[in-house]
Amino acid sequence: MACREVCHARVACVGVRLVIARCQVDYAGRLSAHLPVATRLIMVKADGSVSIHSDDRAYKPLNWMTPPCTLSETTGADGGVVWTVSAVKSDDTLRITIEEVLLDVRHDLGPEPGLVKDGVERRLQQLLAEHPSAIGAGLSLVRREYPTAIGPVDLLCRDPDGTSVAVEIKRRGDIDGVEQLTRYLELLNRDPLLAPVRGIFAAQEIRPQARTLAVDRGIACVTVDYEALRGTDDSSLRLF
Amino acid sequence: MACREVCHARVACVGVRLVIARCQVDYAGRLSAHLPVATRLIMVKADGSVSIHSDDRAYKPLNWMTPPCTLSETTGADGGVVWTVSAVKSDDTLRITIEEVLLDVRHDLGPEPGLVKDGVERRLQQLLAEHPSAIGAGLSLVRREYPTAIGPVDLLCRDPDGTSVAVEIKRRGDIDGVEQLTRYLELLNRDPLLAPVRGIFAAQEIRPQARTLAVDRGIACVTVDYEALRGTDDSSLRLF
DNA sequence: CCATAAATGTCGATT
DNA sequence: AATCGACGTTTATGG
Repeated sequence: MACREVCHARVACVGVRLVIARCQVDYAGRLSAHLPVATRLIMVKADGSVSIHSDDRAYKPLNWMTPPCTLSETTGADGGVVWTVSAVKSDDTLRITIEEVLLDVRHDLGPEPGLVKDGVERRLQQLLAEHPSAIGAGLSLVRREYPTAIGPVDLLCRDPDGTSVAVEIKRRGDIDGVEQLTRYLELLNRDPLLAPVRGIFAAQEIRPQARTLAVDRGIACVTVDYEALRGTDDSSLRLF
Repeated sequence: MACREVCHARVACVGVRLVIARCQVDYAGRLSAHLPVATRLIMVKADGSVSIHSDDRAYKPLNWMTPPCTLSETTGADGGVVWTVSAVKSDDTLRITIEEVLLDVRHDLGPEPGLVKDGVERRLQQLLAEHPSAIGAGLSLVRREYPTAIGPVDLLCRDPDGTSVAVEIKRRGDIDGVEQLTRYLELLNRDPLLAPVRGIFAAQEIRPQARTLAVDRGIACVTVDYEALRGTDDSSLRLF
């Protein structure tokens, strides 16, 4: 009589586990996806996430499961191993059928001190809020993140005439940003206490089509030199 | 006299190379980012891409470089090793200063047969094209993917009065989708044979801000139950 | 925890 | 090369 014993094991992982194996993968959830048998890298992280990599898609895996999720390993009598990764909050499942394991290593990475970033949009907005004249001569800040029904405007300013100016700030100025500012302007101009409100689209780099659209809508474009602005900020700290 | 010989090596990689090392990482490009010394996983793929992983953050690396890029290894006289990854099309650079290597393995994964996907939005459009009454009572389909100068409208329908209805279908209804439908409506309403055309924004889930904008523009919102619709579809296949 | 906007978004198709 | 839209987007942030 053939033995049909099946072993279930809930797998907990410390650090990173790296498995290179010939495997087949099936995902069912927000979409259905299937990977035929081939040799791939399977990465299991301490947060429980699982990702299956080929050797060519930059950092993006072929399939994955984001945390929180659980990984259980099922071994059939024929020695076939199936990993089933299940999302905790939905019924998404990732099934990895392993034919042959070529590498299986674990390593504890210890604590991650964390990533430090500089040059993101938030910082640009902060710098421009402190130096609104870098956007336009004589501009003064009324309020940062000025609220509207469809979200906050990055900066609301006033020019020397007392006219209201709405400023949308992007790292990269794309058409989307112009559309966004257009929506804000339409709403703000309904407010008789503010109207008329003109718009300025400020970005480190403005795409040609975005500039064309902005100009067509009477929105001014300003390209901002982040490094110079940061320099201006630094110089304001100098003693002279 | 101290030896200051420096060795440069252009590193080519077949398959995947996995290195676990105590390292420091600095990225300079579209932004600046810095990672203090800690133990991390460095993955180098055959396409030249490099990614640095901690043991959380799902599949997204802390730092990375997308192909095309080149990796060169510099060894100083003190034994310190620095990997410099440079983008080919820009001056983005990733510098990995390696203090200690805990693992260094390579493995050729061979060819990837490729991923097969079956998406939800496509299927949702197909189901709604077959059952337009799920969008609105008495609605009938004129054409799926109705062409305009700026791309096809998901569905063009007619209501019982004979009025044209443009339908934009999304899995998640966001402001972008409302903008998209607005552009289509503006174009369609220029066609005297179709005008007036009203719009319906149909999605599995519609974000509050998107709903606000849609209503403000006279666009109706319909949330669609994908599972129920799939059930409806199944029942249409039954023999009775 | 939900909602929203940014992201070194990535990725693919199309112009 | 630039643009546009989708993504199983993921991630961070504010209410």
